[in-house]
Amino acid sequence: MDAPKFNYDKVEAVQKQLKHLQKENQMLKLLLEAMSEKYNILYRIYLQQSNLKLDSYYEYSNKGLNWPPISTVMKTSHVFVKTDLKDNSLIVEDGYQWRKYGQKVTKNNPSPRAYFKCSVTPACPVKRKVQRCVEDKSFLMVTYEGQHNHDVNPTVGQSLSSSTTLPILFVNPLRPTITKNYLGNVMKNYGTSNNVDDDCDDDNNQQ
DNA sequence: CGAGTTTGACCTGCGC
DNA sequence: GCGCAGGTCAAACTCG
Repeated sequence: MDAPKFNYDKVEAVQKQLKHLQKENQMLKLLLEAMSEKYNILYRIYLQQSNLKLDSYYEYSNKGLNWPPISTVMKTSHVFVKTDLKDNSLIVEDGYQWRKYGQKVTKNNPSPRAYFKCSVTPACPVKRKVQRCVEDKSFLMVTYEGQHNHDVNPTVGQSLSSSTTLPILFVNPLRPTITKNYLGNVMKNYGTSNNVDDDCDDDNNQQ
């Protein structure tokens, strides 16, 4: 019976094509999302810088620090930091001094989540959570909560300029989940090599 | 000895 | 009300 087989092959071909288009659509969606988020970040920084006193801005510039400080951009923000996969520590240098007050293994991620409080001043309400990204363990997902009521710790801030943990990626706080493709595309845009692309290739090979 | 880390216990919010 | 998961506390420990 050739006719049923022909139909089956045709359906299979269409299904493959559909799957391929879906993948392509997903990739474009992620690219658009990454570009949109980068635009939002730059626009936010531009607005902040426009409203700031120049002397304060120059103070940070002279120290070789990014302006505004990472943790003050959003009240609750998610940041992905590229780290060495062999480095099991959950330490992220961001210009502030942090005191670890807890660690917990969460349900959906085998890597432990570390809890930190800002210790530059006792009254600073800022907390952060650091956990390895479940989809790409070479990234640390850092969640900042609150706003600092003090400047960056000068001694730590200076060492930050030579830190190797950058680049840092801001992520929409309303949608903190991240995919391999997203990371791969963003890192390409940042001109940084990483093993995410290999994972993306694996995904593509399944087509 | 002080500051920071570790880790088990405890608290709290939420879904069933 | 109960159980689970996330978040916090605090005593013990480590390190400079």
